[in-house]
Amino acid sequence: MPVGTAGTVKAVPQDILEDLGSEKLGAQIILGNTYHLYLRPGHELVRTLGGLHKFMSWDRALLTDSGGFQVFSLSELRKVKEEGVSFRSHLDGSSHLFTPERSMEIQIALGADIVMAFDECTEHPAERERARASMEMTLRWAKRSKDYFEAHKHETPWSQEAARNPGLPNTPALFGIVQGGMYADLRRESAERTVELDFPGYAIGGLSVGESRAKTMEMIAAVLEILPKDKPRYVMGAGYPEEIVQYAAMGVDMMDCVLPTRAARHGLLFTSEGRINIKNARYAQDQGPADPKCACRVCVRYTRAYLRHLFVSAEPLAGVLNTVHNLAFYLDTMRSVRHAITLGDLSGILSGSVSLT
RNA sequence: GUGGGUAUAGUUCAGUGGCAGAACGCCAGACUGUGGCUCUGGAUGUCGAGGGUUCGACCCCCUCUACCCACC
Repeated sequence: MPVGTAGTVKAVPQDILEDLGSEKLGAQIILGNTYHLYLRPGHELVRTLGGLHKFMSWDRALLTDSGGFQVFSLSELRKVKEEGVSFRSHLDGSSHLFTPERSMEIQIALGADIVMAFDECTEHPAERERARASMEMTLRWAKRSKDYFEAHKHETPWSQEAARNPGLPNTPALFGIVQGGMYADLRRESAERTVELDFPGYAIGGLSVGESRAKTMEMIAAVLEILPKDKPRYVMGAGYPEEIVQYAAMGVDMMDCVLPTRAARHGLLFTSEGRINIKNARYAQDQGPADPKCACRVCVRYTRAYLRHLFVSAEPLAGVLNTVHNLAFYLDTMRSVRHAITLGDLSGILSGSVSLT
């Protein structure tokens, strides 16, 4: 899932998102962000304008993050209490309070298809007791999120219209989030107790926050033993191309990451030959495509030399083309994974003997 | 022609009689539920040329050269 924090997957127009990758299937779902859209332009304004889908002209699926991660990443500006999180806006310093109820209200107003429970992303490293306390609060917040959500889930900007079509859902889905720091038993307990609350999908949060890759895998494996296989299982914030393939092979269904988009704007391209830094002088006269095995709209049309020139010149098109390629590479990677799953054999992709594109 | 000024990193410029500096550029690296085209690191010098003073000169003195400004 490409990340589109502020109502846009940075640098990429929606019509290109819909037509991305070698088979032109495009992105099926993107993320939006509660914290950012609440601060600007404001969730009530978005509701007034018909909801986030209509506002940004995106009629495929939308998932909104609950604001829990921003509470973590903007830590200098926040204060966590049982009721919720008070924080100061990074835009103008104004004071705000996020509670599970408030997060649900905002996500419903935005009109997301998948709403995330309001959680606390435990910092790393965290002592065991700290991780447990944080996990317990996330569980209490999950219950409050669900209670508010169930009472208000028909209040999205699109619920009324959707109700006229019996073939489609007329409410969003609320996903619970597993926490527990880097302690496998806490993770398992968090998963069990989150499943008891009965959500239609489950996320594993608080990973890729500085721990080793082996530790990340250990936590995911522990949690996947508990989470029901017939519900979507979502690892939040992952990852590098090799990572998401591994997680998918372990049984993870959904992932999101800013890496393909942010790294693209910083000149880093993901290719079948590994990562390349397009600003490197060695590409100044390179007439080949960013990735010789990629059939995306950027690779069929532009040379590395041109992409480097655009980047070095700080042309806005550099960020656009780099992002389009990186997202196409990620989507093609996952397309290969789905294809391999259909064939019943992921070993080729995992061993690297089959091209990820 | 006369008077004044300038000359230091690729560029624009600081600088002090005692280890040669900044910014930008250049070269690389980083980026994991996105505040921030961001962050981190590295390389680079006949201090215009020649002579003098001094223990020691990029710095003070003299000459030359180049460029800039004003005036004729």
